[in-house]
Amino acid sequence: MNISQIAKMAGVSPAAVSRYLNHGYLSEEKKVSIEKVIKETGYIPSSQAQTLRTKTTKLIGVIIPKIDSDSISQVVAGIGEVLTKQGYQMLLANTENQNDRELEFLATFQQHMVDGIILLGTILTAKHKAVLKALNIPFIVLGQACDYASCIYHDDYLAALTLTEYMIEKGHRRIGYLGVTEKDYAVGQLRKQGFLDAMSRQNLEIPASSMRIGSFYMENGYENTKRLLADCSDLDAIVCATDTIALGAIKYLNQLSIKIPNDIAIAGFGDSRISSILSPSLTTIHFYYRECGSEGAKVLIDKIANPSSPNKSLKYGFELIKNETA
Amino acid sequence: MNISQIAKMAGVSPAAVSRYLNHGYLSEEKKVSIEKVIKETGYIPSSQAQTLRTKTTKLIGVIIPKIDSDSISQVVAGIGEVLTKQGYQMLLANTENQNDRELEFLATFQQHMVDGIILLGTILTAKHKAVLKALNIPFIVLGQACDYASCIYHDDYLAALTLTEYMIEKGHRRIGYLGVTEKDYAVGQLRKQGFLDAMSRQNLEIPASSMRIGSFYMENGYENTKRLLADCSDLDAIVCATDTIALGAIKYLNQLSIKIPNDIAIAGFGDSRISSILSPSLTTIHFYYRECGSEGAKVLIDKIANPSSPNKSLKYGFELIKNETA
DNA sequence: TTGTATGCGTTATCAG
DNA sequence: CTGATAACGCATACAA
Repeated sequence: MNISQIAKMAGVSPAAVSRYLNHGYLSEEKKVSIEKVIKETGYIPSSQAQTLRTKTTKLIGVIIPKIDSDSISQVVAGIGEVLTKQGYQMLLANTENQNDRELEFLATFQQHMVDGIILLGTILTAKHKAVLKALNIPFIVLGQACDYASCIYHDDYLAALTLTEYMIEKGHRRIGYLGVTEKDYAVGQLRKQGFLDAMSRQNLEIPASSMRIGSFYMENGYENTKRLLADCSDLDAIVCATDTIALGAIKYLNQLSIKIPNDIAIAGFGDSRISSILSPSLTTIHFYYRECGSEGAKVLIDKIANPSSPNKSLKYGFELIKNETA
Repeated sequence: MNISQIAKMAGVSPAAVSRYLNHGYLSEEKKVSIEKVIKETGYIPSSQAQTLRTKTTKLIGVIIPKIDSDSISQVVAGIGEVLTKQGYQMLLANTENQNDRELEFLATFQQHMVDGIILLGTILTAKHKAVLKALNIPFIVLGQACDYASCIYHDDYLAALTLTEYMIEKGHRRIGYLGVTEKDYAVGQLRKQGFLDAMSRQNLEIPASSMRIGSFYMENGYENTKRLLADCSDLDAIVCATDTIALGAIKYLNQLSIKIPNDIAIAGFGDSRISSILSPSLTTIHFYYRECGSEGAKVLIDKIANPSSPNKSLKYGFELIKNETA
């Protein structure tokens, strides 16, 4: 079913139907007859053909490193909410933490002529920058500061600083750290730096063996806690770069019947839904993930409507959730 | 950049470039020169124009009720994995539990000419059936049995029966139930029926006030546990239709310092990642969510390749996870 | 093996 | 206000 057939059935020209669908520059009489035919046939215009003419797809490409993650799925939910409301559809690409796949997905996004792109929790390399700029499609970065695009992110540094200071305030002195790769600037570097700075402000020592770097998975929290304690058996607290890692740590400590927080205190980042249900409940940092997603979608849509508008850089605050593990 | 420009730059006809991109019915010499130009320009063919000719988009529409859910995001991960591998892209539509939105999304899927559709965790109404059949696009249902399409689902009934029998075996007798709407056949009806049948086999009473129906959210588990205990203060166990609901129940019991499982035992469904970390760890049912997603994607792709192939109905088993809350 | 011409379904231009 | 027509970028039938 195409526009000409509808036109024929309604006794008008294809152009008239197109006008009905778009501007509506049409006599009432024809409007009625076209409307009737469209209702009867259930006709839906082909977006491909529309794109061919208008160069707009109402498609937004979203790249994420992992979908089954508490924080990321919240961001995606926020994005989706706004996109749907604004008549856009989301093309979701999950790299499963394989950073190099992003460039492939960027190519398919270009092929599908997405109107805009959202990069989420990405490690931004020089290659990314080159490819993205060449793409000539509006894009926005979420969860990471970026100087060549609009971005929305969290105050990872201050959050880590605040959380660590809180731990110290609680009386902990020999605090270990479980982080992630420094290639991830926000989660890998800034959180670690916040931790380090809080410690050194209080002149607390940080032996190299009390810090470990690993993946975003729970297994990492488990395994690296094991190693951490093998090397530094006298730790009285561990700060984990994400809640998921903290869960792994807790799992290991539980298995060894090490009491939390009395023997060892634990803290994470992200305020995942379970943090408050755990017992003891997890001390953590609340970030505004859903808001980050919805605001990001809005900023991108603005950018699409007005491509020459200046880049924005929005930093969300956080909230220290003082629960029971620390 | 389009195919004609590439052709001109390579000193060949547009058709030659098209052939290079597709069949490759081409002399080596031209192949080389075209390849060179494409590499230099970074040319990527427009999928819209291709679709206009070929009627295929390599797009799969996926409808889900909620993305920030442990089980659903796992299914989506499974779907995405296979889709990517097979050169498809995922168009994700999140209804946020507003069932009526599905029909809207179905329309936009049609507009975008998706090659196939995956319906996940959906309440299938007569209207759905009518719309889906009229769509004339291959589709598959996940998480729910369906007699007019291929579907992949879990043995919800036997899982509930087994879980409840296990609870009884553990010595519990006055068991309450927190369920979800019966419109959801798999989660609402089958799990409840499994519970009821296990109880009646042992001639255990189920006063109406010991059962509650609510939403899929944790708040439901919290609030309905409160009401349940107000009405039936002598319960010694509660079976919850999902882990998320169980978490809400646990949260409430913890606040009242009611000991789990000694005072009241708890069980859920889904084996979400945290179930093993909770202490006491959550007794639950493991379903094969990720497999359901990846297998579903495969079945759909087969159906697209061979539309006249018969419908399949695949039921996955489950595993009883005997943890500490029951 | 190659190129020309046509049509996919739509929208925009332009003449009426 | 309306309709004919060209153009969007590509793949394919057909002719060469």
